[in-house]
Amino acid sequence: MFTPVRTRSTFEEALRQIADAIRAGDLRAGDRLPSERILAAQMAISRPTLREAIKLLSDAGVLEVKPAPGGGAFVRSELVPSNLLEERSKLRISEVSGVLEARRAFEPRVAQLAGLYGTEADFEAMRRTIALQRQHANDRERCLQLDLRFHIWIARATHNSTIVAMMRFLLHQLELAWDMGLRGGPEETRWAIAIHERTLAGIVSGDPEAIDAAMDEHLSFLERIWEEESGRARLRKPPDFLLPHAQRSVLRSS
Amino acid sequence: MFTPVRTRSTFEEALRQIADAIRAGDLRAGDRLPSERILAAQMAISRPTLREAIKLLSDAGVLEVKPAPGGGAFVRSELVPSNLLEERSKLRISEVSGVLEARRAFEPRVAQLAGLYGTEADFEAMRRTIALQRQHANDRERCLQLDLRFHIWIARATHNSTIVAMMRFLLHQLELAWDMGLRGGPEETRWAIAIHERTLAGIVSGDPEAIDAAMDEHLSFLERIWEEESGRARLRKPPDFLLPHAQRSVLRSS
DNA sequence: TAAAATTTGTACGTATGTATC
DNA sequence: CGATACATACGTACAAATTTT
Repeated sequence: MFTPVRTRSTFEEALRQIADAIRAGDLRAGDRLPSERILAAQMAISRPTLREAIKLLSDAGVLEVKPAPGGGAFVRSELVPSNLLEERSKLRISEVSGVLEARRAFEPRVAQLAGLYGTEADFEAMRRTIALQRQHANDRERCLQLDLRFHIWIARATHNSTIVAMMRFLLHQLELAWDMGLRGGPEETRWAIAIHERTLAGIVSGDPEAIDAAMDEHLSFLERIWEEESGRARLRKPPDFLLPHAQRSVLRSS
Repeated sequence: MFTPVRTRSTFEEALRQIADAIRAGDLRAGDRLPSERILAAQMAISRPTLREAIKLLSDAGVLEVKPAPGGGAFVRSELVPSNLLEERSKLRISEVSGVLEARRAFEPRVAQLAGLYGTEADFEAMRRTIALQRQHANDRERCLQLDLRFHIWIARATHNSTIVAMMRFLLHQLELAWDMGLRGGPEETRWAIAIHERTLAGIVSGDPEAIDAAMDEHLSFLERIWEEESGRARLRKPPDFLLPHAQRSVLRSS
């Protein structure tokens, strides 16, 4: 009933915010962070505390700091070593399939809302993400990060902050699931890129059924990988009401 | 891009865990908490720190501590004063409608999964919650708490921890929305109870379409209240793909 | 060339909260 | 329950570095 409390210190929280901004693509390589005093004010923390976060990111090669007018902290690498974020929480094997089920329940609607309310700027960000993914198709870690970024952008395209927050949580769980072995090889990576393109095309078209179909392909893909790679942890079969209409009832073959 | 970091101290986190257990109904009035040493061990904190949390809850009349063999901390009141949880985060008016939209996107599927995987124990907990709600129909604060508890149980009935966590977040946002004026009078309270009964009946029956219809009634109800009470903050009209099939396309009348 | 402006770097005292005994 | 020890965060002041003027 009660679980270990884990409090994060202030500088860890500041570090997480900066790292998240980089991983989500809000800060790109070469970008300059606000000056320490301004950033500390925005985060409502003291400058020494902020400096502790910056120092760790700097030591890890994520940031580079130059003391000079026009200087400051610059993004050097968009890859944030995972040991900096020390995820205390682990997922149990049996919970991985639950993450996929939760995506089934949530993400198709989110994508449909993205098709309804997304702007050209949102779509352009998704296109850029896919392009980067194709560019780094052989760097698996990078591709996983870009996959998260793509899905965050789907949520952002809804222009609904609650949905964005829920999606961030869901993708965070998914990241933990990846650490448990849910990951494909380069073959799967190329396939994932193609699926992203179809998903985006559906969202841009705004056709809810096309979006549903693309998301179904996306999620079926992940479910298949998880079943193959883990074997033992069997998945609850997605029920009819979580599938696109075209695939429901007797038509289901898989 | 960056937001104020807010760290919670250890005893605040412990207090939140205890308060959440009470509000969710896992600890009922009269129940006895584990002994301080055991509870501190479960939470992986020191005993004095745990005592600080207990003292605040005791001073607020939520717990009663009896120093005796066989004594301990007992739940005295299931109503936790909100000033103990000091919610720093506020919702902007424009974000309230987003919370309802997120519920539209998520909760109907969750309820359908609850119908598929829920056990008799889950249904019984929901029945008890509704009974309590009818019993305290005139105590609005109490009713709101029981409303949250009912929806948490829907999520729990899915037996999917990721979904439970997402629903907790969503309901937390909803709680903030209530503080912004989304609340009805006693008339609405009775109506809400009736809707809960229909929702539960749908879940117990396991019929996805019945569940969808009940949830739609539930959410339409909230949307109407919000439109009436706030007036200015207009709601994005729920798109067709977030409605039950029976109500889609030309058939929509509201 | 030199001074000024801007930004990081360093140090210390204090307050608060947590863990240990 | 109290007292002590320790870690973390804060505020402030000043030093150092480098570009701009």
